[in-house]
Amino acid sequence: MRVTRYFLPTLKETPSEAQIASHRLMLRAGMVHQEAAGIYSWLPLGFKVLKNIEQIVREEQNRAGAVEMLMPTIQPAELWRQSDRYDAYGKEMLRITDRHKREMLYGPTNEEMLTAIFRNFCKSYKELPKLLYHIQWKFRDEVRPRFGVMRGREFLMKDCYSFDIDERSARRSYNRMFIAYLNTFARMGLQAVPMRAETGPIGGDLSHEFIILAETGESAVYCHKDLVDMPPPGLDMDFEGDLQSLVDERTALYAATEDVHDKDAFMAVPEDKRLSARGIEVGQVFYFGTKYSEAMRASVTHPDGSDHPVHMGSYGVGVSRIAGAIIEASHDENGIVWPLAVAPFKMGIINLRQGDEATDAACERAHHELEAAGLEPLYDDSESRAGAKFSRMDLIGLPWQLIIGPRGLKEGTVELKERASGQRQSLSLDAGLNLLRSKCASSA
RNA sequence: CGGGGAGUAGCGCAGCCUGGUAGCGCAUCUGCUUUGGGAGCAGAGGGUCGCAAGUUCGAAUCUUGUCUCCCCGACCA
Repeated sequence: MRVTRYFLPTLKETPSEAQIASHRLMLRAGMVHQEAAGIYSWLPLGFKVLKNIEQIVREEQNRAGAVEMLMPTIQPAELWRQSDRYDAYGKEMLRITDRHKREMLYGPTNEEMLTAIFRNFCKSYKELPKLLYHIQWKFRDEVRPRFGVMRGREFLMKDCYSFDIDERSARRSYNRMFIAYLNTFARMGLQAVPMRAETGPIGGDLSHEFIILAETGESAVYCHKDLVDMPPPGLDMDFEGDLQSLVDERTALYAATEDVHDKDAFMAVPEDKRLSARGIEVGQVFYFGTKYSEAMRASVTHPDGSDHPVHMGSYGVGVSRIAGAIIEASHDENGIVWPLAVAPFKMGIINLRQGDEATDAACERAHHELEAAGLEPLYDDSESRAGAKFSRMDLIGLPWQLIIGPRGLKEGTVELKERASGQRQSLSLDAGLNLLRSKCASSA
């Protein structure tokens, strides 16, 4: 992609409304544009990141055995009356009346809707277990949206719902999601720590939040340091097998969010292992039993002929929020530092002297060959000065920069810069292209 | 929802107290010179000062109302 063809409205100065790093950088890098408090347009660069995150989430959901579908953003109020949450949800629910004066709402979550779908089609224990998810925009009319996309009112969320015959089976579904989440966040370059969490308005008795440690995190968290370094379970996991021991490993050590923090238990952690920090929640898993299935009469017939409400859980990942969370966890004074897996482009090509015949030719070749290799370079072919190009490329945080100018070409070299470390090396164009091909080839 | 702050050019801001035909930096456009970390010079375009009433000969400026945005807290993916 050529910069001159792309839409990349970067800003030199930070709009005054942005306070935290991720919000400032997303605005400056031309990723998003605010339309109203907590509501954003995703400009091309931000949209690419969002899609990359979404795709990783999707792949790991599928790997864990969940099945994708899509439910609407607008829901009828009637559904929510059945679970008794229509009034309970309060002003955070955006209520809408259609032309026939029917009460509707912009969905803040989908427990009711999917429970209703399930009960409509599934009547027997033979249909169980089921794991269904979708990735859809939600709306919660927060009193005070802030931190850019990290706490927006409209947000993209993956929500998965499990249906099982009993609690024992439901816990297996819970474990699947638990493990899938660790892999999901690891693939995005995030170290997410599962922490015991309050179950909130959804109810239930078993819940973990997946937390990214960051100074600007919205809540205080407390955990055993060893959890932070624990490697992800790995993509070759057998999700049909018993995952309990893996989950136990990750839940044995102390880890809790503010709301459920137990000071005594925390003090029992050896002092040099106590970590008290701030965190950003990027996912949460719940088991809530028969809360909705009972209220909404979603039952299945068991082998003995009796009917019982299904046991359910729900599992959310804040897809749009993660874009901000990754930046919080990965930036420096010059801008964003994208992990390769979610980067909007894996590399940038900087033409230091637009109009110089040899430089243009080398850039064109690099652009063409990298595109042919399926690596999606962003080629800065603009007329900007070198300094402006460097700054902009650093700002948008592409993992690699291939820097090509007349000075180097005279010596037969180009420069390859790694954004994260800042390390540069001079090498021939061919060597540079080969190195990029090997570094970026597999994004999985 | 309690407390605070702000709306003036695409972005960042000054002007407001003490009313008199709107300004600075960046960005944009033109030309020339530059060209390896956000260039220099010269010129140009762009704003019914959030909106609505009111006071006044005259309102960005004073008064009232209203909308929006931001910050702290409470609440939340």
